[in-house]
Amino acid sequence: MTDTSDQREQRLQKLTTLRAAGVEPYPARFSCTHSAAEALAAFVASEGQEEPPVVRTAGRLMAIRVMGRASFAHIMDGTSRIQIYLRQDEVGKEAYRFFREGFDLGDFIGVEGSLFRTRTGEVTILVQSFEMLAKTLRPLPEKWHGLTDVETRYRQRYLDLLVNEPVRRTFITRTRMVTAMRRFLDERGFLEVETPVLQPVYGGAAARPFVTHHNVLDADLYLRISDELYLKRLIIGGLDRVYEIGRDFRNEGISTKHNPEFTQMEVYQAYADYNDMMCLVEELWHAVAEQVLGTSRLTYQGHEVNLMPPWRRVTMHAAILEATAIDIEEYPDVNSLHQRIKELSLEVNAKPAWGKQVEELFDEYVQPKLIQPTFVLDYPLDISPLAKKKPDAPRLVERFEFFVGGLECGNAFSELNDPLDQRERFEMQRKQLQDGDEEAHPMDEDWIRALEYGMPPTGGLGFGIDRMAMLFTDSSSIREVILFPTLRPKPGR
RNA sequence: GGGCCGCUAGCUCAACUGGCAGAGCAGCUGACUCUUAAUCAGCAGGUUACAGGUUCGAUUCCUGUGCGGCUCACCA
Repeated sequence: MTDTSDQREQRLQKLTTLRAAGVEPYPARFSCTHSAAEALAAFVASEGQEEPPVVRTAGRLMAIRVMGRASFAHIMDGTSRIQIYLRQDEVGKEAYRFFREGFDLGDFIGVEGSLFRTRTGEVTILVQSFEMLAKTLRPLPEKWHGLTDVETRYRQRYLDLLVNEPVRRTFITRTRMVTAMRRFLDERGFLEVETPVLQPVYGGAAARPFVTHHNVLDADLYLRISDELYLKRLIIGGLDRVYEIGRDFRNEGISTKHNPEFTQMEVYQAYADYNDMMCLVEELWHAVAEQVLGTSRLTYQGHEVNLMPPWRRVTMHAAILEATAIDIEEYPDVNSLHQRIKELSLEVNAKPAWGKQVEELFDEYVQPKLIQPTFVLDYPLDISPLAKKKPDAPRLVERFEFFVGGLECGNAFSELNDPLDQRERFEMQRKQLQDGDEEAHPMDEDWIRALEYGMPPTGGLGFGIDRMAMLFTDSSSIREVILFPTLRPKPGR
């Protein structure tokens, strides 16, 4: 009848034929009594009884096997896959023809029928009646190999989710992680809040921002690079325990570990310091792992990682000493440190400031080795403009980052609450900005004013949900845990 | 931004040293009332990412462009 080779054309033609015959291919509703999973469970529960359960359920046709006047097919909904069995002598000649000629793989079907077990043991619906719920115009990816083309998987994630089961599991795991985190924090009296994404001054991290413009206000606004300064305003306002899970935006390079928009969890707790934040991190990660994975051990890229507290704690000073034999305290300025690096012919990029150079040494020689969960403590002051000084070490601040599976996962400090010190730090950053550091923290007078009203001693913490999801799902690329990762827009359709 | 690799039918992949662009699944026609990667017989399906160049002849070699992957740089 139809001799066109294009599958979309063929399906469009079927659609027209159906409409001409009075069949609406996109009806408004179909009421189900059971999901696929519920139907399967209902049958198991009823086994041994006389009457098999009758169910109305619906799903997408994922496989069809026609054998003359009887057909098997599998339908899939969000809960499971279930087999259906259509017989001409059960549904009638006309209806059976409609099934064979009107339906294609991928179409949605609603069925009603009784459950039984086939000879091979599969619980199946013997269909008494059925109807089309939605016609598909494009063929689905292939049933054995699924969809492997990475670009198509990201650009058309719906196809990836549809045919690649592990992908579905990954994103379900991610959502469960976030749910478990909320529960953990809520139970401890933390209040979930929402702060602005559009900010007149960006801050709270070192990164270049996205800029946008509000037409009516005729004002440039920045997409936030972190939530920090607004959450700390809430601490000033007397909300002693707050957290936010939200999207941050950084106008930087894209890699397997960086997406321009990513999700961060930030937590602030009054009357706490960075030691308390370490306990919070290890307890939270452990609880989430137990809840979501059912264990505190996970495998990441071939490494076994144990999240059971307590985690290892090491100062940045000790970690670098161990890895490079450099005692950074003996080289307290950038020139002598450069000199020492040269003497040892270490392969690290030269950085303009002491703190950045220390960090570079750390990134190069220490971080990749941090497979088991590790807190690295006491960072250089000049790269930490929002953290409180260490009382006994004026070049350092009470700050830690933590690492799992070699990934940098999060950052925390005893928050700087001295408004005069904060102003000095911003002035330092201003100099770095003038020296061409595009990621230096901008001066924020409104933040200093808030601090002058008084902020209690506070511990603050931020960590990347995406990186955590990578670890929990053993994904090597951040794009595997972001439903729609940022890609270059493709010209045309 | 640099380097390396990839782009062939709707999907997954072949095509030797430059010599007729092919298979499986999906599709179409037919057979088949317990199949499950159903089976059997037949048919159709291509701007080889795009634009140039070399050549009698280019999927193949060269140049450029686009998109993607990995990686380096960058990124607390």
